[in-house]
Amino acid sequence: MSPSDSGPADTPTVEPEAGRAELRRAAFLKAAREVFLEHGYEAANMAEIVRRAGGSLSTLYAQFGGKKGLFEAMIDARVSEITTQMQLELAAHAPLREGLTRIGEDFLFRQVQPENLNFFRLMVAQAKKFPEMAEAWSRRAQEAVRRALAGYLEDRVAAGEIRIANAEQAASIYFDLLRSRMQFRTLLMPSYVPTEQEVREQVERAVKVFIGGIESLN
Amino acid sequence: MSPSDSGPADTPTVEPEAGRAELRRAAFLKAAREVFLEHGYEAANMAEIVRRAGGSLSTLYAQFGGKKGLFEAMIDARVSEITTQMQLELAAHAPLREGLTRIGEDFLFRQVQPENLNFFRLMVAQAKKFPEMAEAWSRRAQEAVRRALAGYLEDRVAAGEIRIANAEQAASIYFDLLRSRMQFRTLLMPSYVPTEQEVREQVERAVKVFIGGIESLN
DNA sequence: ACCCAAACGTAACGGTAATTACAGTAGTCT
DNA sequence: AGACTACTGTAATTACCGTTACGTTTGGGT
Repeated sequence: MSPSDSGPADTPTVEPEAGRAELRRAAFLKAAREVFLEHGYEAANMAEIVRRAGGSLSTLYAQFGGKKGLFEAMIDARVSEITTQMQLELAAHAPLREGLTRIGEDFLFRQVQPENLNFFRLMVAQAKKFPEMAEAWSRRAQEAVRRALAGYLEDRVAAGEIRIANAEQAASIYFDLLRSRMQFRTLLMPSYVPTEQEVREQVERAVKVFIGGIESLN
Repeated sequence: MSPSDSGPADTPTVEPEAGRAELRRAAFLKAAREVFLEHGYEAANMAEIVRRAGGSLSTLYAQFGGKKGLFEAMIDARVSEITTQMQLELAAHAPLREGLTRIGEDFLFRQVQPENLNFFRLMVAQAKKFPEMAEAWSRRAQEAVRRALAGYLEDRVAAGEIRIANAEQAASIYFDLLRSRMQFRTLLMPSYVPTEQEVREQVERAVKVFIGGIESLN
């Protein structure tokens, strides 16, 4: 690991050839994400991506094959990091109302980040052209948070705090309550950014309705 | 009004010159809607629109000024017909559970029509480029149904069937419960079309949670 | 029947942007 | 060092598409 001796012969990483190409690739992907998120797929400009990434057009084409390949690689990278990204700060064994509030705020604040909204817009817009991609993305994103919340709810059920027959379904409903209103508005009004207070109020409403109504499903 | 005497001098309509131009215009708008919904704004092709509408490119440019103008006119037309489109078959004085179910199914079946989903996709994708448009559309669509449901809820409150402090807010929450899950999936999985049974089940869940939980807000 | 404006068809213009070709450079491995 | 590979820079190629120009046609009002 010494700076002068970075021989790749005995690197423990799986990749046989790490280093330069990887750096190029990472820079390309980063620039591609920026440009695609800003302008959308069709309006994104390959030259602009190279301008920002700093490599050369030829290398970009050599590595990704073309615009479509670059786009797919960029999405793949994003999908891979989603599981990490979407880790909910779990509320462990906190009481129900407090736990739901914490999880809800954590989730909703993330959700309304401009970067996330732009990503959502891009996926929705390209869902027809890249069906596998949109599906993979939504599935991963959904499942991660749903499982996490379901786990917490099961803990609360075990603690006798609430009666829920189907924790996954209940989790899904809670996220619906959290997300729907703001997602609708933010997707259609890109300039609108909810204030912290709005987010908290939204979470508060969702918690109340959820706790009050979820047992009706049994 | 006799067929042989259709003099425009004494026509009661506001338009001084009705007829040919209007027909052209209507045909253009219809074709434009198809093509824009199929391919999105950027990928839509003016020549393709003319091919489907049957007029000539020159006329199209004379009437709408260009791609942008055509797009805006198409959206405007759609926004105008939304109020009609979104009229909920109101449940009048039906009991709460039955009324919510009827309104919910009516709304949700409409919502998952491919045409509506494609429209939503288009609006989301272009929300940055045409902000006023996306906003006008979502506002109109939202308000129409929200007011209608709020009216019904107020009727039920008056009938003593439920206690709701803020009918508009409650209506909004009900639509969130209805829509969120399916909207998420259908927007990102264009090929997925929910079955009639899935829609009914979704409505049933929403009704249960809503009735059970909405009074918690007071 | 005549006239005018609107509609038509077609082709040309202009610009943009994806993709490829090619000649030169730099890094790495033996 | 030498060779092989990957990277760079730039320019050409190619295709597409929005937009405009222009000469012709047509339909309706007098």
